[in-house]
Amino acid sequence: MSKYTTGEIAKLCGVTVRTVQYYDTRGILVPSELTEGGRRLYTEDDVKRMRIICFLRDLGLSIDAISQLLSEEDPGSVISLLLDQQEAALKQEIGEQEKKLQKLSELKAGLRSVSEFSVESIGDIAYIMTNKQQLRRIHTVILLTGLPLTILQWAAIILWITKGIWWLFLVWAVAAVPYVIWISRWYLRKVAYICPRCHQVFKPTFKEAFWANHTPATRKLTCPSCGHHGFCVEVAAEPETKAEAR
Amino acid sequence: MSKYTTGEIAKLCGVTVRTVQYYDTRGILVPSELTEGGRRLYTEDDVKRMRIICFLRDLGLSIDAISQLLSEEDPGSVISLLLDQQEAALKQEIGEQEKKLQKLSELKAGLRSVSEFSVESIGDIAYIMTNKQQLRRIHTVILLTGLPLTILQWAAIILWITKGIWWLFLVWAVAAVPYVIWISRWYLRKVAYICPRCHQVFKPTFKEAFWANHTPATRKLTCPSCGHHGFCVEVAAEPETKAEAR
DNA sequence: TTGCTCCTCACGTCACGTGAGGTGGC
DNA sequence: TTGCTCCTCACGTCACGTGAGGTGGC
Repeated sequence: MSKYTTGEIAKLCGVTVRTVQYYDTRGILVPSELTEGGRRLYTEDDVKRMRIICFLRDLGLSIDAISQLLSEEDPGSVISLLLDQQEAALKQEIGEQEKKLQKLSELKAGLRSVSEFSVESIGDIAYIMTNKQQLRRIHTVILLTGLPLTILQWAAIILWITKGIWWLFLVWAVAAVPYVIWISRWYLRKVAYICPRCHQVFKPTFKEAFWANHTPATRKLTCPSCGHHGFCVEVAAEPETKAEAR
Repeated sequence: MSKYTTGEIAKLCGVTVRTVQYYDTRGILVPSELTEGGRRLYTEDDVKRMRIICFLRDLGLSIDAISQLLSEEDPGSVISLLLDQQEAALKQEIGEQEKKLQKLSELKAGLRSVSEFSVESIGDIAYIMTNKQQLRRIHTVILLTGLPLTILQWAAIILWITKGIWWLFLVWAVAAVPYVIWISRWYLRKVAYICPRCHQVFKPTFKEAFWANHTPATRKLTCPSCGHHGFCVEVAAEPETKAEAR
């Protein structure tokens, strides 16, 4: 029966000599013989064992897990458990990687809309990203509370045109004005803005914000910290802490 | 302007004190002040920087990459490159993880069809898995070379039934016998079998294999190494090496 | 004064890679 | 004898975790 040296078994299994030596010290593949000069000699069975080790390793199993499996007196009882665990672990890792990918592309998209880049812009985008959920909730509230009035508006307009009933439109107008003021107050208390120059998060006065030019995601304001005037990205305001409320 | 201690900035950014200290030694977030007693003090700007560092870290960027980005005099020119690199790296990693998952479930499927499990069974399954491609190629050849004869067979049968032309069937029979013998010889030279008891890969004699009971993936043979008689899984044979050919 | 926080070493993690300096075996 | 392979330390990797032993600051 032919014997293999460290280098030979390494080449046969596609690993380095160092790996073979390491598996010896880890007790996972101990050579069945040593020469007088202290060189490791491996048998055909050792090669098979090495192939199994490499296969399991390539599945992502740790040396400890493989070692445990190989030294088990009844490996059949643990193998399924081990593989199921590894499968779950891999799936979780993939999930995390995909979350990172998602965040990465959000960041890239955010960076494309930044005119003059600085490291702080990353902070702004990160803040906007983590904040997105809350902001969406606020927008949903606006939409839902506005819905009855919008329906009333269209009903009133249609009735006025088709049947000449004009007083319903008056009712709508009378109801709409206080609603808009009330919802705007609520809305502007719930949101804040990021200054693109000094990256400060600030809350404008109601009057300034109410009349300011705006887009769905930004509003043209003056930053109270640095005095910069321009479009600022909207974010959900931090909930008032007890300390601030006092 | 208020200052933060190590523990405070750690809590604000959701990391451990150790992490803050580590980022100091790595030069990535150096405290802007030290007390006389040697305690680190961080400013509001340091907190922002820390948040940016944590955000980039959570994208999977290394401390070195973050450090390079933050110390760049023109970070805008490298950020896209860095993010693209990271995106590519993540995608590759995900691909590798999914390959592992694939192999894992193949292994699990293989194990389910093994009656008495031993560690060597893993070796057999690994061998079958890596071998699958070659075996498929061999099967494809069988199918393709067999196709003309199969078509001829059905044509002959149909002509015999519908038009009473029987001699075409005779032609088919005369052609089929040598073909089957030839293709069987070729096939059995191309494949080998794994003994489920001693896990040896062996080639049976043509005569034994030709008349043996078989399924699409196995054949009932006697192992020349251990004498075990039973169904053995079919694999593609190793191509004959020059040494063996001599 | 008493807790609590923070400080600096310094070792450990995981599966090897990478020399250094020496030696076996054809 | 000359290459080549193999041997054993022993440090390095990466981003911290985890004590140990000591001290600052309220």
